[in-house]
Amino acid sequence: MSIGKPMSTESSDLEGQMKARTEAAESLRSRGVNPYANDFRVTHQIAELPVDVSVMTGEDGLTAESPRYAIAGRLVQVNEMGKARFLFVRGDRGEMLQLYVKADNADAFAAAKELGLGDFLGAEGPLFKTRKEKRALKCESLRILTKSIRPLPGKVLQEGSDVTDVGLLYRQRYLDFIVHPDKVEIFRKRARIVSGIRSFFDGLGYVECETRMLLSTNGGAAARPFKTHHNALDIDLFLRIATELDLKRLITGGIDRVYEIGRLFRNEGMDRTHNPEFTTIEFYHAYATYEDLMTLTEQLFEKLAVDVCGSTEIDYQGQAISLKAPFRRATMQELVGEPLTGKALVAAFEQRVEKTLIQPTFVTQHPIETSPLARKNDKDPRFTDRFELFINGREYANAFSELNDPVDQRARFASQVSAKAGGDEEAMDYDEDFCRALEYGMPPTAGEGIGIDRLVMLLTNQASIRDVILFPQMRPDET
RNA sequence: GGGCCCGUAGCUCAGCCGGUAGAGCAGCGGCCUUUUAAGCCGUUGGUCGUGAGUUCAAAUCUCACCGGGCUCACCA
Repeated sequence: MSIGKPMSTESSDLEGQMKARTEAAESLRSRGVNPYANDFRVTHQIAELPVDVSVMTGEDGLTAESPRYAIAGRLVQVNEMGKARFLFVRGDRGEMLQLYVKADNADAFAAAKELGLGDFLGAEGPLFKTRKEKRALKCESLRILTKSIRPLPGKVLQEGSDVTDVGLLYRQRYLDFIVHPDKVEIFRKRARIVSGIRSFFDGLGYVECETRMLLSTNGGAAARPFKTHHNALDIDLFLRIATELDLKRLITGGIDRVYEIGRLFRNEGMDRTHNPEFTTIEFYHAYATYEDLMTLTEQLFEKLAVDVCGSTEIDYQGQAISLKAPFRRATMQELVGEPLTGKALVAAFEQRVEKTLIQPTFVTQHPIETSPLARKNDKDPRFTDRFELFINGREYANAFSELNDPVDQRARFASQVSAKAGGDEEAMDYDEDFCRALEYGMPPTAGEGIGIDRLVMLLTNQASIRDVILFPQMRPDET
């Protein structure tokens, strides 16, 4: 654990508030109350408590037989009433419980008076219905569980005083979650999406594999890598920009269906849809073609949309998107509408067509010049058996029938190397071992990569990749 | 990298045709034994992102820089 900044670097108001809270903690300690106790046992999470107020009695109706509940959570609001007070406690999913404490219970009331907003507390007692027909837990006991030394920004519950400093919220995600408990739901959905993907492929007999992140050659995609250094071997290494080549080594080794869900690192620009580290799934299927993968992709997207959104018909930032299969399929040349080839075709596609592909569209038959790992089309060797899936003008998946001809692969690598020598910083290195693997023979295979962060954005209706990555890359905080 | 916008109290903001700072909430001190994300009274807290310039005087005008956002470009 690192050493915190001394409080003297804070402004005087914050420093004053923190000093008061620190002294409050010390005061508790001096009276034998541990402000960081961990011996309180909850019987219920707040989300598990009964919610039907109509069957609850008023406070006067409570008896010794009324069920008791022991709950814990963070104090976010206090309504003081003189000799009584209501404490609003928030649980794991942002759900709230009101606690009612009266001066009659001297111990609990004294404990309540010493609590500050942001403190964690534990309380025990029965539920009742207030005069305003609201659920409340009458505290028979109440104690602090954790003292919060640093004040929460503003008043968590007050409308119109929302924290809007997005830099602060991304750097201090915990604070974001405290202030915006609904944002946690995005990440719960993300977890469902990832486990949904995993179960989809597991169910089809794929083997989940974990390949290297540190590599001595850069390849598998067109991107600039992060470099690092291994001291014991005294060699420079790259962080992987793709999982492709290692997964195809596994196909060569005889694992006919493999996938990897994992982090990739690309040393490039950042914007609404790019973060230097991001998550993909790549999967490889022996004896399949890129056309098989289009069908598979449709099934996956449909399943995830239904699981997470409840329907294949979703809204993304005001745009209605239908993830109902089948998706449109068209060759890049058809979409461009001109008999272009090579990089000119790709340039025309990116310039004129890409942004217009709102509904899911498989764009097939990419030129060989931009597809160094894809299999040539049998009828027209200027193109590859490849597709990219576009939705809302963005790329979601990239797939192809894999190039498994070692002679062809060597020629493609050689072309990449000369491109790199000519200044293309995103060109791949010549991966000799990968060529060797192909020389032993890799079965005919199709493979695909899907950007999971963008998929999560789509299915959770988030505009920025930073809203689906827990700790997005930020310039270091200098404060 | 280009364009536009923003940076004032812990948080959200006002003040910006120049005269060295305000509000709400939070905090602190009081009052109130069923409140609604309470109410009432009082109160602490800011070298106004940093630096330079113009001026008798700068939060306010000018320039540079730093940080952030949006947008365009680049980018598989």
